Amino acid sequence: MSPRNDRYRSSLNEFYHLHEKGRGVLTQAEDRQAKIVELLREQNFVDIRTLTERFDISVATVRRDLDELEGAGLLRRTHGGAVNVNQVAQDATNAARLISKQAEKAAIAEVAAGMVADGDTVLLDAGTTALEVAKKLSGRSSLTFISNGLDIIAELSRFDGQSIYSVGGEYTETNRSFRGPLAEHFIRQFNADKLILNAASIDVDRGLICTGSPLNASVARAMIEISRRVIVVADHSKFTKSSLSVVTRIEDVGVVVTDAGAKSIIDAAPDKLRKKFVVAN
Amino acid sequence: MSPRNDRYRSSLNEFYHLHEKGRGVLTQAEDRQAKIVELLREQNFVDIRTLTERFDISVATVRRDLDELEGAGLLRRTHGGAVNVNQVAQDATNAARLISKQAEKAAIAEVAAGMVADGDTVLLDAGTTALEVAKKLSGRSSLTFISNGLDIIAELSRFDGQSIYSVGGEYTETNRSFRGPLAEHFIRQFNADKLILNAASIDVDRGLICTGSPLNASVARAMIEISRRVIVVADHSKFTKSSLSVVTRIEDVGVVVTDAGAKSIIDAAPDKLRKKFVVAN
DNA sequence: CGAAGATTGATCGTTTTCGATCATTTTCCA
DNA sequence: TGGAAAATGATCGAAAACGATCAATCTTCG
Repeated sequence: MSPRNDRYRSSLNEFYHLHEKGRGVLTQAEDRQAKIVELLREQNFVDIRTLTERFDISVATVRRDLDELEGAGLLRRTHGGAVNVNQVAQDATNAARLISKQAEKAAIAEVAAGMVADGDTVLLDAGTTALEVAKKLSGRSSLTFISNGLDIIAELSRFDGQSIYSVGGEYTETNRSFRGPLAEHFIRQFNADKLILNAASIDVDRGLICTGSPLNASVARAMIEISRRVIVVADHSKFTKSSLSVVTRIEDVGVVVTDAGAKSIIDAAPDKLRKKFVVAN
Repeated sequence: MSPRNDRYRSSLNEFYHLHEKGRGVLTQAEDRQAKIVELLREQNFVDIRTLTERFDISVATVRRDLDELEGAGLLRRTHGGAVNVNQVAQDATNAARLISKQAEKAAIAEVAAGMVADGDTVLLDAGTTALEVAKKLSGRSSLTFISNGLDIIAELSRFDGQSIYSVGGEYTETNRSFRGPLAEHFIRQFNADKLILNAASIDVDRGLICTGSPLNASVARAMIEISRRVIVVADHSKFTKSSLSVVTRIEDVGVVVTDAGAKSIIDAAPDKLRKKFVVAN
């Protein structure tokens, strides 16, 4: 019997080869889960039997996959299957990205969310880690939110009684955000207590926080300008990557929250930088 | 986590009480089934327990309802509930009437989408009918989109290679859009070829297009100002409602696309207005 | 008013799914 | 290469959902 259904090599793996060089290809599980989400987006519903046949795996594994995906907010379990969540269209690429390092991101988000005080105006940069922070915060009342991330706005929109401001601008597919000069101008009209800033990479040697493109960097700098305290969130994989554009110096931000995987790198940093880091877990 | 679930209910009841009374009330069962379908259109999945609680009926009745609706091709049963089916055409018995509003919106959207030319910049007002238009257009290339509707942006974001601009501003739950002075200022920086404008109600006697709140009206007027041609979309139910705020006069828009259900009302209108209407189907 | 028909609710035995546990296989590093 | 960790599969009792049947209630109309 043919164990796996590889009729089409999903563009997913290509994506990861290009952009996640550090950690290599998707695992079988991630690949499968991404396909499940993809399938759900097309058909709205899949039952467990279908999935076992399609991927030639046991019901136990299917259940585990679905539970995990539900935990990541990518679908909703039902008796005998799962349904698509229709808040916002998520594509499978993002699905896989969300799943990877889910636990670390949740831990980081918990710590970052703890730094937000009641009554704060919170500016959330687009990104999967910031999205986790949004999930932690979206229950709390008396907060005001601003974000340029489509998925973050969608997440926040699920709850009543909060002030939510979406940053306008040109939509970009890569991180599902709004950016460009219009976005920057828009941001500058606000005044935020806390900024949750996503880093694409962190270069401890040079003391820099970086992001994927100059346009993102420019938006990020506008965000920093209008915020009283800057909280950078980055899982450990960000410390061994590099990315194109410099956003700011590490010593100029309030704090960088990361996970235990970055411990060794942080310990090797000079005192001045080291005190900026907070390790979750 | 407690996502809101009660937001559709009120508008549904209003709709049915207001507009179905005259020509013979729906039976309790029909009423219930129609609501189930509407519910599914919005949230993709409902479980049986939820339905028993919402309508205060037994599981047996819920099952019978779902079986019947499945027979009519309006949904698909699952263990413990039902999921939405992305339908094509239905056989026109009891089913046609239930999905009529959906079908009419799709027909209206088809006509409105046909008025958009290649290369156009299209401004899409938030709303379910405009969302249908977005679905028709989102495949086409060489279009530029601007919208203040969260769901519309999400829909458009599913496709590559299009320019999409999201209007920034304060998020409002009622129609899941961004509005307020920031939104208006944002909109005025653009220049659009076509505007797809959602009407909450149309008062033919007074010749007015109306919407639910002054804030929405204000945003709508900004949209009108920057657009070369205004295409209003409204199903026939909008002609027998009334809503709070005036947006503009019918004679000042380019065209109003509606469905055959509004035929009699339109025919009774003075010539000057009548030529503004286009009936889909 | 009252009987026929339709709608709804309750019951019960059967089938399906769930979740937890444990054995087995695979993967990943040191 | 060997061993730990992770992923997967199998099993089984419990819980949930199903369908069918029958009784109770509501509608309709002669």
